[in-house]
Amino acid sequence: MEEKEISQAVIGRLPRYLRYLGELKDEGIERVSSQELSDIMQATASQIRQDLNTFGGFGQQGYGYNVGYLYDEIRKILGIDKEHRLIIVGAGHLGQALVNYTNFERRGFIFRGIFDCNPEICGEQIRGITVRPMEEMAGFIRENDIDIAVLTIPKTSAVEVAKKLSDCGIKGIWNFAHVDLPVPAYIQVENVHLSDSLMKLSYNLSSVREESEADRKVDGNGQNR
Amino acid sequence: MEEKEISQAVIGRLPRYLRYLGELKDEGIERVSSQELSDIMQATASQIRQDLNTFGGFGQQGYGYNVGYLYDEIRKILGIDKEHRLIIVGAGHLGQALVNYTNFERRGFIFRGIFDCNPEICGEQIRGITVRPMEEMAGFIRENDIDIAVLTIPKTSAVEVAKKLSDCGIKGIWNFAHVDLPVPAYIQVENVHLSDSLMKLSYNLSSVREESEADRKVDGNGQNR
DNA sequence: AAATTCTTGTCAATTGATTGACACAACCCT
DNA sequence: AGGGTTGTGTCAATCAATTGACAAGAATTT
Repeated sequence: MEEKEISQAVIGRLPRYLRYLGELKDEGIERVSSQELSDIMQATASQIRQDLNTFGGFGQQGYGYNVGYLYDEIRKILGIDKEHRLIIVGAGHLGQALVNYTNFERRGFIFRGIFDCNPEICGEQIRGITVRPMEEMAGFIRENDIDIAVLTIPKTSAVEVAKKLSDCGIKGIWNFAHVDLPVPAYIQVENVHLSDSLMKLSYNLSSVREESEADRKVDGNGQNR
Repeated sequence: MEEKEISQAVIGRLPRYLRYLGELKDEGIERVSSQELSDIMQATASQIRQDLNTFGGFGQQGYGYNVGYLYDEIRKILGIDKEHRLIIVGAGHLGQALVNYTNFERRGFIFRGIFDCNPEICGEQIRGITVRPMEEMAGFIRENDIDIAVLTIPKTSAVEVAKKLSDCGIKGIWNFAHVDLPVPAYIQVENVHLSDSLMKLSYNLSSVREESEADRKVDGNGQNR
């Protein structure tokens, strides 16, 4: 399918390009040059051109990039032009919060089922979706052609559940549990380790340099450096 | 304070080291070599030594690293040996989920206040913490010596609130809103862009190579590559 | 229609991160 | 106490990512 391996660094920037392109589109702007994008996004124009060119020549010399076209192409590259079917495993606070966050659905990530090991909450509805017992999970995944399982369970049971998930043919796991999941390499795992993120913030707080205290200038950019 | 800039790549790995060291500690293991750590963590021994050595010589030749000592030192480096005081801005599902997630408190991140612009839910209690109106936020931050604000509000109001926060002397922002925050460089921002993460997963799903389908071997590692 | 400007795609240079190799210090066993 | 072993700290080499530079194609102006 692919020729050369594309670095995760590039992939990681695509959603951000998509976000800014979406904003330009909403403003009715039809064309944009790498230089203009670079100004609003706080990235080098060279990097933008390099990144986009990894996937093909989307631009045109003397013109730049067509916003709408580029937007659609990046969506295709990311595979979000098609729907994804997800289940939540773990109906705790976080699991419920994710189900209630409608933006995912708008981007084509559809929650189809919710599973929990606590029999007391099984049968309850969250945003119209019934909470089911874990025993029904394997069958549900196969019958409903589920792509992605969202793991919002404590680390203690996460490894065991991940094993179960890989046995019944899940393709990807969005892992909020604070463990590394030992799954076969053909299953994609995307970790969201919230406490790791918070610790990084903590480090950066304590290591604020004097120099930066001195010349207090606006950065204009919010992403990780 | 610091001599040479330490790369975010290194910082990003420290929480993971800490996690594995904590597990070793719980198992009662007192010493570990970079080689042993490398085996369980799926990283090269060289990288582990290089990373740790960035902050000083924690190990000893012929012995390895003392698990407890190294654990404490990494905690100090990350600045999580001291308490941090946080507020949540945005008492929606996600904000509530974070408040209810007790693991943060166990690591020294203490939620002190919750703020929301919706007057209807102001006055309510979430895990013993009263939801207050946004007008009280600036005063509260100063009076309670708040370090970190957690932004769990829609992107539409995030930039405005971030401005407010930087005006009243917040040091760090843990940003769950889907925008880049234009704050002064001396304010640390750590972004958790959930939909970006989900899009990365989507990409990796669609780009699974045939080769990896072929030789289905266990990776043993769950983190991003 | 020619001249000028714009702006990509791409190659080369640089910068940064990871891995490998090894000298030497500390440990452990006899 | 001495010799073999272990395993760090560190330097060098490799590998990867980012930035800079520019030729050439397309658009726009005159």
